[in-house]
Amino acid sequence: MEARGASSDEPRLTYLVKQLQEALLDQLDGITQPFGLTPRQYTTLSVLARHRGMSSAALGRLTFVTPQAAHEMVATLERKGFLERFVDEDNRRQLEVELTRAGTRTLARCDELIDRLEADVFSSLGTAERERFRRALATCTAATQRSGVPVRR
Amino acid sequence: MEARGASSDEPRLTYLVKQLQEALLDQLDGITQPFGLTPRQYTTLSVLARHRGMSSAALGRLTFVTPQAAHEMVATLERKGFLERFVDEDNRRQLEVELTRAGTRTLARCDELIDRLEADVFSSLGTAERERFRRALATCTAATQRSGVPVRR
DNA sequence: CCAATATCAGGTAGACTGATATGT
DNA sequence: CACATATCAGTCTACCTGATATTG
Repeated sequence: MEARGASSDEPRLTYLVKQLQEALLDQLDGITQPFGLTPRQYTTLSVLARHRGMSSAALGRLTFVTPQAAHEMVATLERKGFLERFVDEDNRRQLEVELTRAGTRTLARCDELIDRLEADVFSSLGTAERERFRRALATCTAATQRSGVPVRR
Repeated sequence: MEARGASSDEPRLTYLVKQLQEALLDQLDGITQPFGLTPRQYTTLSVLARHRGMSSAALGRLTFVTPQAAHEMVATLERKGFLERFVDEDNRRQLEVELTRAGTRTLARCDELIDRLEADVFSSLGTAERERFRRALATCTAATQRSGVPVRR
C-alpha cells in the first residue's frame, strides 16, 4: 500500500488504516506466538469461546469464509489441543466445538496481554479523543459497506 | 478478529481497525479487478511509480518483505505487461524497473477511482473530524511501533 | 573473499472450488 | 429426494527459507 493518491500531498487515509492494522498485527503476533497460536487462530478461539457449542459451518457463516476454510481452522486448533468436538445429540449431522481447559487458559492469557497492548497504544490518545476515534472507525466502516460493492452471502 | 476483550463491553479498537481495513480492501478489490490487478499489485505499482528505476531488492526493503517476495511481485507485474526491467548500467548487478505506458495509464485510472472511493467513505466525517482521524491513525501507528516488538531489519 | 542482487526450488498458511458421504 | 454438514482432494496467492550465480 503506497502512501498517497495522485492529487493530494498527504498519505491516503486508506493507507494509514492499513499501516495501523499491520503494526497492530505484528504486535498481536508477538503476543500469540509464544502460546503456539497465530493471530487468526487466537481470533477463532475467541469467537468460539463467545459462541459455545457452535459448529464449524456456523463459524464459517459468522466469519465470512467457506465451511471448508472454517473446518480447517477448527481442525488445526483441535490438533493443537485447544478445543475438542462432540456429536450434537440434538442434530447428529453436526459437531459441537468446545474449548479445552488449555484453550480457555491460553485464551485468557492472550486476552490479558492484548488488553495491555491496547491500553498502551491507545493511551496516546486522550479519553475523549479515543472515543471520537472509535466512532470514526465505526462510521467509516458503515460508509464503506454502503458504498459500491454489495455484501457477500 | 473477535469484537471484544475479556473485560470491556465494547468491541476492541484493534477489531474496529481491522474491520475498516477489510471493508476498504473489498472496495479496492472491486476497483482494481477490472484492470487485472489485485489491490497488492496496484499498491506495488504505485510504489514503483513513485520511486522510478528502483530495483526489486530495494522494493522489498521498502515494503518489508524478502527480496524473493518482491521479485515475485515484480515478475508478475512484468508478465502482465505493466512494467519492464532494464539492466542498470551504473550497477550491472541490478535491474531498474520502469512502468510501461499501460502500467502508467492503468495506475492513473485506479488512482482516480480510489480518490473517489475515499471521498465517498470519509465524507461521512466532517473536515475537522477527518483531520483528527488522520492524526489519530498516525499517532497510534507510531505508538504501536514503539510498543513491544522491535522493528524488523 | 565478502556483500548485494537476481533468481530457482521447495515449503507453509489460509483461503478457494469441487466431490462425496452421511444425517434430517 | 432435497438440504445441511463434515471432510477429502486439488489449487491459488503471498509469503517464507535455502541455495546458487553474478557483479562490485
